[in-house]
Amino acid sequence: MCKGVPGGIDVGRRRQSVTIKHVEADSGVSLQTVSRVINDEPNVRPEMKRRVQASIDKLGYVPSIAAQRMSGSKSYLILALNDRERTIEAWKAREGSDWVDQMLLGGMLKCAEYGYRLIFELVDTHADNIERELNAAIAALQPDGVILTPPHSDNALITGLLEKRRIAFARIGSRAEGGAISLTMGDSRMAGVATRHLVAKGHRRIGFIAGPREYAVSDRRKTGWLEAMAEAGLDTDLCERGDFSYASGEEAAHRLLSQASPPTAIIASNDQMALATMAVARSMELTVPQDLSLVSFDNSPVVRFVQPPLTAIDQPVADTVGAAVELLILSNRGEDLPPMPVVIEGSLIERDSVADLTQAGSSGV
Amino acid sequence: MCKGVPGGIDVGRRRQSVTIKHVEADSGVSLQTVSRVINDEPNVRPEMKRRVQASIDKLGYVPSIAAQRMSGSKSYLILALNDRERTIEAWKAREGSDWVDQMLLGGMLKCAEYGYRLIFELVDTHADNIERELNAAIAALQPDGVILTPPHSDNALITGLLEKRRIAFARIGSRAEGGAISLTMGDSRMAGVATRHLVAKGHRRIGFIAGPREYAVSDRRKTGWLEAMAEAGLDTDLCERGDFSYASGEEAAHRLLSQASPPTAIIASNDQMALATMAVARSMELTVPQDLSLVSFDNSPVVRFVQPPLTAIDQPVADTVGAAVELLILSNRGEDLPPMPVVIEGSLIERDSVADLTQAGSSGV
DNA sequence: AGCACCGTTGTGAGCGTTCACAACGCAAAA
DNA sequence: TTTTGCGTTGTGAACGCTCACAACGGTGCT
Repeated sequence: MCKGVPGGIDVGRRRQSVTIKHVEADSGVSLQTVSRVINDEPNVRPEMKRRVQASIDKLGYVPSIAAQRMSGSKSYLILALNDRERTIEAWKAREGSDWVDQMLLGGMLKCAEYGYRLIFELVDTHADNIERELNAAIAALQPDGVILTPPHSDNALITGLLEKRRIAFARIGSRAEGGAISLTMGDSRMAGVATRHLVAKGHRRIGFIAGPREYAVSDRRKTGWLEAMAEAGLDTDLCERGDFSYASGEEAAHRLLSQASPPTAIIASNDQMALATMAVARSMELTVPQDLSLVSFDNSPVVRFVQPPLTAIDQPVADTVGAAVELLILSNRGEDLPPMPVVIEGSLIERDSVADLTQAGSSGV
Repeated sequence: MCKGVPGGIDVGRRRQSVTIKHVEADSGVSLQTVSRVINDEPNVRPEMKRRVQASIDKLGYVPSIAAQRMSGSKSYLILALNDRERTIEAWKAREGSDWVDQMLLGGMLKCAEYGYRLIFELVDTHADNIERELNAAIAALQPDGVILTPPHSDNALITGLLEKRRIAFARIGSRAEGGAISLTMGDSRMAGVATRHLVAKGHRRIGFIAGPREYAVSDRRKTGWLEAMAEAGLDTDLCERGDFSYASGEEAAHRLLSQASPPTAIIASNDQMALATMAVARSMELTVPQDLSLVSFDNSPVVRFVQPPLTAIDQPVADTVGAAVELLILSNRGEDLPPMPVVIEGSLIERDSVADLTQAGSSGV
């Protein structure tokens, strides 16, 4: 009758307290049927289902992921792969960007909706380590899907490995447009939105601080600016390139602002470079926004608390990662996916760093 | 000879690509010996060890956590348990606190050193959900250790459940001082350091904005201020309580600053309330630090970027979580632990929000 | 020489779950 | 009535690994 169901308290070896066998014994149906109920499979009589479910609830049974994974089912794990060097650097610098938070929470919450779990994982930048570390993570965890963030999104070694293992992956902010799951945040369009916003406020000399070439988003943002400027018939000579760091932002801002005919507004490709630009402006006795308007990309928490609060393009990191999770789960189920890339668009958050030149004369405070 | 080692490519069911059996076949030793090498167990001849290791490296073998966990070994997983409501709220507010980052990275990096993995997990605040969710997480993941953050650190339901299951846990910022693994950040002492810093700069009327009673740290910080003030023979009438939110900081600051004999300096129990205090001061035409000095707790990224940058007590969240991880692993190995609570002390980061009253007269810019 | 002992290696079982497949029962079709 | 078929349930094996225990060989003791 009682088919080897553990009797007393678990001693020594720490084992699962209540297993599928307990449920089997309690509900009086076979192991397999219990499994069917757990996995919500078809062809189970409603009454059986009810009975099993009652036992599960009563005993507080939760299936062991380890055992599930062992017998070839899903692992219900999704890996968020990040570049170790870059992540640790950003973390140590504590410059107020919160994309780790956004990724983690945005991904976790969406995972939770589907009964999945997100695991945040760091992988090295160097080619030989990538293969070893990625293999280790995959073998150890056996995830059902992997989310790739820049610069890993465009790493052929990684995507190759994943393809060989037939693990679904989603790339965020990747260069490649077609093929597998791919998401972007509409960078080019949003750069256009920022530019047109400034044009509408009467700005004509609009400078741009681009990001480093390694990131696909850098060029996309620049393109958006270029196109919007051309559309408005304006000069695109005021462009400098930084590397997303504060220091590089200072240099770029300095070059831009010491021109003979300096910009009245600058769009920076991220918050740090915008903050740096603001500091340079201050050191040159220029007031933001009266003497220089500023729009930045990312909209990390810091930009709300500086004086003046910066107008910024919000990057919907959480939504994007959430969407990636959803696509991965869909793809695992074999359902069809929307055309790629999926774009989750940001929005322009207006604050106080842009002056309205069309209302000239009312300059003072 | 080739004992059932999978021959071709894995078809259909996605199985582990290279298993312990491949290593067994390749190295010519028994399965069990390979296992011994993997787990670094004693009583293996160096030559065997070398041979097995060579095969492992050659084949790129990595043990499957799932299988390891199945057969009763460690899971090499540590759970970081956070309050769902509070975490999501902080995340959505985007007020620039980076403790999620700090916890995650600090914990992950320390875990990586020991071959462990950190999993960030959210658990509800409500009693009935706690039990269900915690049980689910434990049954699914079977972690080797759990890190409890406030307010979960003092939740008897959680600690009880964990004890019953014999899972090691570490509490951070808990009220309870003895017993199991417990860590604090020396809040009381650091509040004293902040207070004495202000006293040394010539301040006599020093206000304090406390945190909510639900958090053990609130009272500890207040105690530190109280003691340091008493030590300096100063009045402790300037104390208000907030709840760590910006809004509550505004109210508290308002009450403090509209006194007949207002403070020349205020210590806020977190950054948000300090930021709020700064805004209130500005609205009352008080300049920081000339008219009001400010010291805050936490030292989150934002406080570096406001004008003036705030002097703050840095909370070593990453180090503390790292230490918790280490203690958990030690405890799992059955090694002895240091006396509890372990305290990881913060430090006073001096920036520009404190005026030196001893150099009176040189007030202007 | 005989014995106990320890370091080293191998063997069989079992962990909790799902897979493939077999077996059952009942309704519709021949 | 017999056949075909499908919905439903159960059975045995397998997943990758570690546990307890057995077996082997050598050393040191009596």
